[in-house]
Amino acid sequence: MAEDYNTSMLDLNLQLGLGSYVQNKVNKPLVNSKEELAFDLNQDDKANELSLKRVHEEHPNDSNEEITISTNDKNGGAKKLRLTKEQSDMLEDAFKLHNTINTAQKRALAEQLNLKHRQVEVWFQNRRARTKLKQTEVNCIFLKKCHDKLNEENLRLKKELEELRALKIGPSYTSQSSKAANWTICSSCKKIWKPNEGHNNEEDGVRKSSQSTIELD
DNA sequence: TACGAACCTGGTATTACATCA
DNA sequence: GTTGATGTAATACCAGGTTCG
Repeated sequence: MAEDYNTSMLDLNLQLGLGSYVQNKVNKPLVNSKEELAFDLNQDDKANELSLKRVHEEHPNDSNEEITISTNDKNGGAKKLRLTKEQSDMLEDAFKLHNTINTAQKRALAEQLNLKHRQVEVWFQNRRARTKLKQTEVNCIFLKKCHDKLNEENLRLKKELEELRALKIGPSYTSQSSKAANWTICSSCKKIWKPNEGHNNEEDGVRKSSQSTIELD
């Protein structure tokens, strides 16, 4: 795979000290996030030392609650640290301006916050995911309210329909088709009305009957 | 247990390069 | 030899899901 190829080339660079090779023919950096990960994993012990040192040097007064640094996990994976409040705040500010970040902004922000650009990138990805999740929850609540309201309305209309049917049952009642034919939808006001009871538009001075009209809108 | 940082996977877009008609 | 179309590899980025401290 390309990943293996790139990783092996990086190893080659490290062995030969050919830092300049870490560029491909089109002057694009060859080191991508996965290569960076491979690099970190290879230097795991040293990375732990450096991270601990970095945090303590940068935030000597920070409390332990604010910064947590894990030790090596069993797979030798990267540590997970809590970002400081300052770092989080600045990332939040940047996110408020734009919820995506380009390479230059990412690197600038990373440098400013003393983080790796990959950390900034991941933070923005996670932040977008959290925003979307929140929005989904909000939408869910809204849709549930709509559902409840429509359910309520549906029950009301069903009840009203039953009442209308009860009124309709009598000597003149013959069949379903004749029943349907007795009701008309007014094209102007979109109400269902009984022709034999008469119907007036609101503009006409409207005689409304909640029993004999059904609003469609 | 919830939260969040880091990671993994699969997808898409872009770019450079190679090949072929 | 030049040119345009096409395929391929590499890279970057993202969303969605998962792991783990």
